[in-house]
Amino acid sequence: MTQARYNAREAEPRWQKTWDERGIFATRNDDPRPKYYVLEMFPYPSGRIHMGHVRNYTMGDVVARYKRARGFNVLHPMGWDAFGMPAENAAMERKVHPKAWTYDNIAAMKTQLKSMGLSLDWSREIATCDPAYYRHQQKMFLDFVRAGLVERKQSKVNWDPVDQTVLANEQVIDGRGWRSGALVEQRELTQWFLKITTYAQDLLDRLDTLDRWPEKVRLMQKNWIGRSEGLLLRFMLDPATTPNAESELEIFTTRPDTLFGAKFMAIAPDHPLATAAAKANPALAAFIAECKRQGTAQEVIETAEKQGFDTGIKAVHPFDPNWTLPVYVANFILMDYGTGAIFGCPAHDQRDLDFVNKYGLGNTPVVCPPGVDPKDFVITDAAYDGDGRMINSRFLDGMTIEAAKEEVARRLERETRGNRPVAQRQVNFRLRDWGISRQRYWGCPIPMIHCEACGVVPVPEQDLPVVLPEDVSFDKPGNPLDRHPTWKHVACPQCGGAARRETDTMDTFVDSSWYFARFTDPWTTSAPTDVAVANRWMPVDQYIGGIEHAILHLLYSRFFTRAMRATGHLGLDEPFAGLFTQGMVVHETYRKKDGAWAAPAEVRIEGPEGNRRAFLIDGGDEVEIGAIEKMSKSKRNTVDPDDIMETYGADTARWFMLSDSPPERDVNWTEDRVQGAGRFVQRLWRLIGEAADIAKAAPAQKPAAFGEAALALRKAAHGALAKVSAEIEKLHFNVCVAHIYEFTNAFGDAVNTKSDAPDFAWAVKEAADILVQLFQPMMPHLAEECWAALGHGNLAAQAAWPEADTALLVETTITLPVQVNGKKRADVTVARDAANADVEAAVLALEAVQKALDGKAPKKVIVVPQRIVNVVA
RNA sequence: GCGGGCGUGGCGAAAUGGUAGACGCAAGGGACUUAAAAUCCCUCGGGCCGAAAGGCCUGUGCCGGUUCGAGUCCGGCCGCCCGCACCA
Repeated sequence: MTQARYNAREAEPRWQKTWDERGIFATRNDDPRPKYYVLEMFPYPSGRIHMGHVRNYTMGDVVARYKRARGFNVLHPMGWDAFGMPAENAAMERKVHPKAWTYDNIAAMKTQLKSMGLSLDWSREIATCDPAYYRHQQKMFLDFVRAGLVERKQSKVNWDPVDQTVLANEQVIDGRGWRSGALVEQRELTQWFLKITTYAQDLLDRLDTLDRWPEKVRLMQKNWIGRSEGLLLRFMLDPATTPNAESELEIFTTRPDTLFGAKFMAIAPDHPLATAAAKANPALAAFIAECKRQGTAQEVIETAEKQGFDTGIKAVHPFDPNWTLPVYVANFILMDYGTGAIFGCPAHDQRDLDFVNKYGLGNTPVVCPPGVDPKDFVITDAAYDGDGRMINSRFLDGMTIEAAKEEVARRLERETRGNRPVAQRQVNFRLRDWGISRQRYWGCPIPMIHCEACGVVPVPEQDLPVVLPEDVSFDKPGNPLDRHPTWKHVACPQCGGAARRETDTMDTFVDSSWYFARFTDPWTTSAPTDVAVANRWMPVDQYIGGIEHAILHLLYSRFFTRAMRATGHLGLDEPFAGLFTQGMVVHETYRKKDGAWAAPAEVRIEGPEGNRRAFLIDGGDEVEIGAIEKMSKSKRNTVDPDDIMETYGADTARWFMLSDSPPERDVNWTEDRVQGAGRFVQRLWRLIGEAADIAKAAPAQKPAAFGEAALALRKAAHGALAKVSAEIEKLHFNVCVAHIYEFTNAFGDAVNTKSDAPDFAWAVKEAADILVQLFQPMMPHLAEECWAALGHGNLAAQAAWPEADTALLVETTITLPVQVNGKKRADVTVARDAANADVEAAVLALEAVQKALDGKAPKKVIVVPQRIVNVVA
C-alpha cells in the first residue's frame, strides 16, 4: 500500500544508501562501452555548499544520469580545490590550522553533496592540498622547467597589500585584487612564470575548433590573448642628442601606413633610454618617478591625463634623414607591451591626438575618408581611425591603408643598418606569461632550491613531494614558510652546501589546471596520469561551471593540457570538448529601516504580485523589498541549501533549479516556485500510485490493438519521450521540465478515467514507466520510489533509457492552420501525405476562407507540406 | 572608447522564417470541507461585438526593409546587462 504523501526526508537517504551500497556510480576504466566524461567545476571547500553549487551540480547530474541510461560508461567525479587564502584567514582569525579547517569543511560539504543525490563516483575523490595530489604537480613543474616552459625573472608584479601576495593579471579586476578587493600596487619581484605565451598562437587558433563552447567565452579568450600584427621598426637617433651610446630606438606599430603623419616619439617611463636620459636630467628623473608613483592601478589610468616630458633626444624619420621627431617620455606608454616605445601619429590615434593637443605639436592627416576632399579634411580633437586613401604621404599617396602598410613594410625590410633590416614584421600578443609565485603558506610548494654557489637548483625527483610543514604560526602577516625556523634550510642537491628552499607556493589556479586529468586515474602513484587511461577518457565531453572562469581557469587549463602533452603526461590538445556556463542564482534583497540587510528566512511576504510587502517575522517591522541580486553574504539574500533539503527534499530543490529559467540565464529563487516544485513532487507520487493500481489489470503481453484512449496516452508518452530526449541533449532543461509537466497533465487525465480495460491498463503502465524514467535524471530519489511502486526489481538509475516509438508519432491525418494574406482564418484537416493540389482544393472549399476572400480570386496558394497553408489574394 | 549579449502577459518563460504566449508561478472564480490545509475544475495580453457558441481588431522595445508569411533575417535608433580597456 502506498503512502498518501511522499516523504522525501525518509526516502532520500534510503535511496542514497542503496546506491552507495551497490556502488552503481563507481566507474571502471576497463568498461568497454563508449565513454562519456561529464564534469562540473570542483568547489573550493569554504565550509558549506551554496545554491550556485546546487544548480551547477544538478545540471551535471542530469547529464550524467541521462548518458548513463543511454548506455555510456560515464565518468562523473568530484573533488576539492582545497588550497587557498580563506584557510589562512581562518587560521589567523580563529586559530585553527588551515589543514584541519579545510578537511573539516570537506567532510561537511561532502555530506551536503551526498544529500543531493548526485550520481558521483566518490572513489575518485581528490583534494588538491593532499601531498598525494600535489606531488605530481611538483613533478610536472620540474618537467616543465626541463621543457623550457618555466622562467624565473624579475618583473613588475601586481601586489595585493591586504593578502600580501602577488596576483596574476587575470586576478586583477578593475585595479583591485579579485579576492581581497584591495587596490593593487606595483612591485618589482623575482617570480616564477609559466610560459603560457609559448602557446599564444595555438591557444588562439584552436578556439575556432571549440564548437561546443559558448561563443561569448571564445570571444573573451580571443580578446584576452589579443593578437596584433605589425612592424618592429628601428628609428635612428640623432647622435648629438643622445645620452651614452644609444643610437637607435625600436618601436612596434600596427599602423606603419601612418608614418608620414608622425609628430613625436614616446617611450615608457621605465624604458632603458628614459633611464639613461634621466641620469643627466633631474627634472626628467622627477617626472619618471611621478609616473611610477601613479602606478598602473586601473582607476588611476582611467582618469589620468596624457603627460609627457621632452627628453631632448631626436629620432630620425626612416624615410627622410632630414626629418627629426622629438622623443618624449610619456605616462601612457607601457613597458611590457611591444618594445615600450611608439611613434605618435596624432591624426589617427586618439591618445596621440590628446597628447599633441596638450603639447602643441600639431597633426597632419594621412588617411582621408572616402567622399571627403583632402583639402577640407582637418583633424581637431577627434582622431580618425576609419578606412580611406593615403594623403600627405609622398610615395604612399592614393593607396589604401592595407597597400600602404605593405609598401612601408616592403621598403623598410629591404633596408639594413648594421647588418640588420631596419624593420621586420612581428606579431604581438596582449597575453602575458603566467606568474605563479605566491607568498602564501596554504599552497603547493615550488620544488626549487636556492644555492649561493650553484644558483637555482631543482629538487631531485626522489625527494618529492616537498611537503608543507604543519608547525606554522599565523600571528604575523606575510608568509609563514619564510618564517619557519627549519623548513627552508636544506643542503644543496648539487654541491651539498647550505641552501634555501623556495618559500613561495604556487597560485592555486595551477591546482585546478589539471585535476580533470587526474580524475581519470587518481590511483596512479608513479606519475600524474596514466597517459593511456587519460587519453581514453579525455577530453571532458561536457564541462559545466560559472562564466566567471571564462578566462582564468579555462585558459590556464588549455595551457596545461598543451604543457602536459609536451612533457608526455597527456596526449591531446584541448581539455574540454563541450563547455556550458550556467547562470547565477539570484534572490530579492530586504532592507531594514536602519539600513541593515535582512535575510529571506527572517522575512514574511504579504500581498499579491505587484503589491507585495515584506515584514520581519520577529517584531513585524516592515522592510523594504530591494533589487534581485546574486546571492551573497554581504546582502544576506542567501538561502541555505540544507534548509531547503530539510523542508522539501533534494528532488524539489533539483527540480526547481531546472525549471523555468534557461540554464545559462540567472534563476530567481522564490519561495512560491519552490513550493510549486514541491507540489509537483507530491502530484507525481499520487499519480504513479493510482497508475500502479490501474496497471495491475495490464496483460503481460503487449495488446495487439489499442482503443482510442489507450492510443492517445501512448502518443502522449512517446511524444514526450522524443521531445525530452532531444532537449536534454541540448541542455535545455527548462524545456524538458515543461514537456514533463505537459505529459504529466495528459497522464493525469488518463489516470482519472479509472478505466481498467486491458489495453488501457497496459498503456497506463507503459506511460507510467516512461514518465518515471523521464524525470529520473532530475528527481532521482522520487524516481526510485515510483519505480519500485510500479513493481520493477531493478533501480531506476540503472534502467536503460526507453526508445520512442516514432511510428506512433506519425499521424495519418493532420490539421493545418490556414492563413489568408498572412492571417489565420481557419484550420484544414487533410491526409498527411496529401498532394499540394488536393490541400489547395480543400482549403479553397472552406467557408471561412471564401468569407475572408470576400469574393476576390486567390492570386496564389502557398502550401508548406505538414506546416501551413497561406492563401494570397 | 572597443567587443558581445539581451529586450515577448502581473512574473519566470516557450516558439527548425509558418497558428505568438506552450509549461510553470501569481491572481480571480467555483467544487469538496464544520473550518483550514491538501486536492480538483474554470478564467487569465489588450480592446471591441455577442445572451452564448463564437467572431473581429490589435499586440513580441521604437522606426524602416526583405518575404506569401518576421518574436525570429537585414539596416537604423532607444534601453538594460556583461567582458575588455592608455595593448601602440
